[in-house]
Amino acid sequence: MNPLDTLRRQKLDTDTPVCETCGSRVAGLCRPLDIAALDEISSESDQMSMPARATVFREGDPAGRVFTLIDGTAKLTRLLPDGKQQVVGFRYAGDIIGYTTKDTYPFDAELLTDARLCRLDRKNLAGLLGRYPALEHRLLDLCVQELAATQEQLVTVGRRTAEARVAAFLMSLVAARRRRGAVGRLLEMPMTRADIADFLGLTLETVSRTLTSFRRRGWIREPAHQRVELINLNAISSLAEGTADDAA
Amino acid sequence: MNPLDTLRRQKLDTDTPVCETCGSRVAGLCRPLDIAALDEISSESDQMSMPARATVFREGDPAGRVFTLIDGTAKLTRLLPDGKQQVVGFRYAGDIIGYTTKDTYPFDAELLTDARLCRLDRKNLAGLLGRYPALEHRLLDLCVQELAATQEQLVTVGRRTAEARVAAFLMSLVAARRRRGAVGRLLEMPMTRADIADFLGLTLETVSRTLTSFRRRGWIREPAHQRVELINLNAISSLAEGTADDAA
DNA sequence: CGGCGTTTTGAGTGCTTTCAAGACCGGTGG
DNA sequence: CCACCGGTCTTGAAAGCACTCAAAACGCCG
Repeated sequence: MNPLDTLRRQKLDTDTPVCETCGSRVAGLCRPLDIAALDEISSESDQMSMPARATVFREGDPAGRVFTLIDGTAKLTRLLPDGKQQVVGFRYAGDIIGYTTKDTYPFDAELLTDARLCRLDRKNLAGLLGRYPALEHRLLDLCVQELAATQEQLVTVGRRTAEARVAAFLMSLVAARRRRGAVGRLLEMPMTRADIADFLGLTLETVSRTLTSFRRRGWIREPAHQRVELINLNAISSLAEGTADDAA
Repeated sequence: MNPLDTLRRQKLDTDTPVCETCGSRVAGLCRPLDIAALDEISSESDQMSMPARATVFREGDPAGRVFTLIDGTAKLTRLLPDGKQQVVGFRYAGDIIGYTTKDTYPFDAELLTDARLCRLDRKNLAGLLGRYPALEHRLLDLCVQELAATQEQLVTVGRRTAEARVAAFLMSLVAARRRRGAVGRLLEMPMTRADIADFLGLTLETVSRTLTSFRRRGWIREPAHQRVELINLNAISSLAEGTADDAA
């Protein structure tokens, strides 16, 4: 992780006022707001807890609310007519879920773990957007980032082998964890093989076989349920990049 | 096409002032601007022509400019280390190309046809964004749309058979042409089999075979180079949706 | 301990790719 | 006018990678 980022994060934590709804970590929507705005957003939003497997909202529901994931992991999915599902992304603590300019949500959001969410009504958000232009800029920035990530995923799904896709997925877990400020090789992985498969455009059997193969090569370990340790990060990384060096 | 849309379009064409750089059609960035803003944007932007196969910008180039495609078609691609390319999208007349909140462009933009572009310096855009908040909202809206389209593409590439992907691509051509206000079954298709393949995560041979197969079934015709006529739109549509009814 | 969901593993199939060659088309120059 | 050329498209045959179907192992929880 870029040391500058760590510094900036710490600076934020001490200098910036705290969104009372979201709790101590200033993330999600609140990041660019000043004290007045935070007061306002705190009074208009509220916190909720939901259990694993709960559905936050469904594709097609009226998009009346925006959520910030305070804690936990969610998957975003689109359903196909034939019953298959495509996972379009995973969301982690600090991420915003369900913001759209349309009238309805474009995908399902389902929790993979118990989670806490910060909930804000769309009309309140609209008011805030009018009063705090920085917020709109923040949303645009997030949207651009999300677009880049989805395009990246498109490349992964469209042009890479099963092994490269799974490797890329593991690297994306590392990246997501870094964004949350943690480092190290031991990762939470709350998604099932089926979830991963639906994300990567593979079958769950292929994902299982590939992870087993990584394990046999000594690249990863799974010390507990829903935990992975990346032992040979180089090998995984170069496989993900397409630089198939078979790095020892 | 929704008749309401047509109405709204016509209303726009008569009521809205014209961006002098972009020409008579009010599209791209200019749509939400008032007369003062249009004056400003006209004086700060300029029009350029480029031939087919020209590169507008490359992935990694400093993102110093934003373009509106006045005329013509472009493809946006990301290059993989192994030399393969993934087409992340096509852009048509009226679309914006190259807007990002990052410092560098996230993909290559290459013209498929001779084209005219409206060019605007990023710093000028930043100024406009400050003065005209509606513009930022417009950009956000475009970004959300683009994100939805990319997720749609992810579903197509990740979970569908070759035939369904090609069918979905043909339907996307129809949709794109509708956005530009035209209707009918005869479409421009300026992309090569290889371009289509790189968009759909297939090989050019598979795309060719699939189109040939559609032709033999009487679903499409190709009356001229880079033109397709969709004869059995129902069949193509339901194949694209996954509703494989084999509709006669 | 039994039950259920998840994961692993195996065997066989099939869709798409790969490799290869020929056809087609438009443009160019003799 | 026509032959040639390069690029694009089509078609064929064979191979491969991931899928499908199937069953057993595992691990969690009541």
